[in-house]
Amino acid sequence: MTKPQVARGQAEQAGLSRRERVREATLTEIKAIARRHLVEHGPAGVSLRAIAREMGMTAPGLYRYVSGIDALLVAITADMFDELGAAVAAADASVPDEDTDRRIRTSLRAFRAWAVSHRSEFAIMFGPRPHVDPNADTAPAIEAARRFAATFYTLFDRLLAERRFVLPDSAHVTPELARELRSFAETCGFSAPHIPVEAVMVLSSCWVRLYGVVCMEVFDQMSVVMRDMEPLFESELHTVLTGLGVRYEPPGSTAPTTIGSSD
Amino acid sequence: MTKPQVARGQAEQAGLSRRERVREATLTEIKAIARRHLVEHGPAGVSLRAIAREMGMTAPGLYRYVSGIDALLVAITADMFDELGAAVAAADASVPDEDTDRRIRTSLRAFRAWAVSHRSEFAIMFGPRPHVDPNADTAPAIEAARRFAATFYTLFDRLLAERRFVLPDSAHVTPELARELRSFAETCGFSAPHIPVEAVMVLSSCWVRLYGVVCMEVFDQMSVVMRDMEPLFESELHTVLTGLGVRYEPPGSTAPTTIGSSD
DNA sequence: GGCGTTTGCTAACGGTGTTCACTAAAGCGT
DNA sequence: ACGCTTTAGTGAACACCGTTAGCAAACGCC
Repeated sequence: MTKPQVARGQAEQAGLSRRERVREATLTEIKAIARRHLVEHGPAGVSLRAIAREMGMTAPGLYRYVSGIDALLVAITADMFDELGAAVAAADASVPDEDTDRRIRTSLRAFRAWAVSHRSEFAIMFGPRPHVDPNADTAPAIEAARRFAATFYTLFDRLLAERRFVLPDSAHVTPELARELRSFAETCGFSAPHIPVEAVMVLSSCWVRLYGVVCMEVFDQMSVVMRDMEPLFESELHTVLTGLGVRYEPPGSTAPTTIGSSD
Repeated sequence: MTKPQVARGQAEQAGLSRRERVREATLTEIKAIARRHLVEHGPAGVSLRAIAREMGMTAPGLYRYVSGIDALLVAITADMFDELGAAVAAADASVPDEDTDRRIRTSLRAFRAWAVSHRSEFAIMFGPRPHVDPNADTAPAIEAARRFAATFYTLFDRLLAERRFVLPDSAHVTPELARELRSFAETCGFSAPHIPVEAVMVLSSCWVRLYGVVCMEVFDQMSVVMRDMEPLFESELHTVLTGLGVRYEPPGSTAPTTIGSSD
């Protein structure tokens, strides 16, 4: 049992022994190369042997760092969720705090922009999970996904607090749906203590629409029939935002929300 | 060059020589086994060697029937689109011709039902296309997909002809969107000669929503947070149909549309 | 019956994930 | 500074995979 957390040579960041630092570094390199192979050759193009080859070592050596190819995929998936979250957060932070509407527009557009410019990554993160054996540890990716989702919960919470839109008639929420929505709200730990199920329904519905367009675009579902999917995304964004009481402005617009133009 | 299309022993279906018949049969068997492996072991579990093993032959022998694993996947994808189309059509045909509303509800629910009970298939059909090399011949699958889509075009066309809903304000259709929508209408060959772009927009929007919910469910996107996705699907279906001027009824309902109950 | 076409096989090449036994080196305590 | 322990990495091996080339047998038509 080694415990070198006090005596160290020079100033090292975050109480890590030299060994731990170089270990961390190679793990980072592994993930970086895996990531590059993912975007260059698709999900099937990520192989331990190819990564090892590129690093100047042999495949079994990688097992000191990763428990297998599946775990590696899970690890980089978690990283990608964090990266997507950071991209959205950066977009959000790039506009003045008080301009809520523009912040929301910018954040949602950042989501799509990241998705279309990181198609392979998006496919792994939001696409089908190929038959995953039950004992696989997907916790890191799920946790990262939860963190990412929280970004949008926060934005939505603000709209809710500002009473931007009227909640739908509760008669439209069947008991079964209410049960699922409550489960949703509880499991993902909404910040608001007692959020009405109608609000969760609105959030779900909006998310379904945006998720739908982006998936259609990234998965190349309409490529035979449509060349550019941005207009359709903008159209969906328009109706979603309008329904949420958020002002819509076309992408290039720099006009602040308070100064109205034509709708 | 053999041309036995006149003289044949007994009554054979559809002018096929014996050789062609047995050939067709083995191809069918190959696809059937591939399909089973797909549902049982996921997309990655489909391998020529395994299929050959199960058929009592060797992998290279399969190359007499299929030009490679990719082509095999494309072939069964085409079959699956036809099968999905047949399932939807069967559901549509199971309700009286004149009850348009119920036919539409039933068809859309059949789509979801098929998707959730054929997750692996759905993932290949509607999920991300992994880096496909340009010279791959995906035409059969695309053609089958087009046939499937036509099913819904027909249903939508009827609603349009019956003027069930008012078209959205054309001011909401940007020129860019209009261009893409026109391309959509032309490429997929709508039956109506000159369909307004606003109608295509409504169709796209509806499809995006339903595609979105079903993808979220089949891709297991919310499984951490929601156990049953049917209520959310029904909720989306409700708002989509209502916006389309189609009466919504909950799944079990056998009441004909003309007799109204509470909304 | 002869003969060309079709079918399927074996062998082989190059690629993959993964396990195991093993060496060499690095780190640490004394 | 030495010795022991922990760790990083290797090589060989196993069991798979897709794909190609060459060859032998079966089939079906004339």
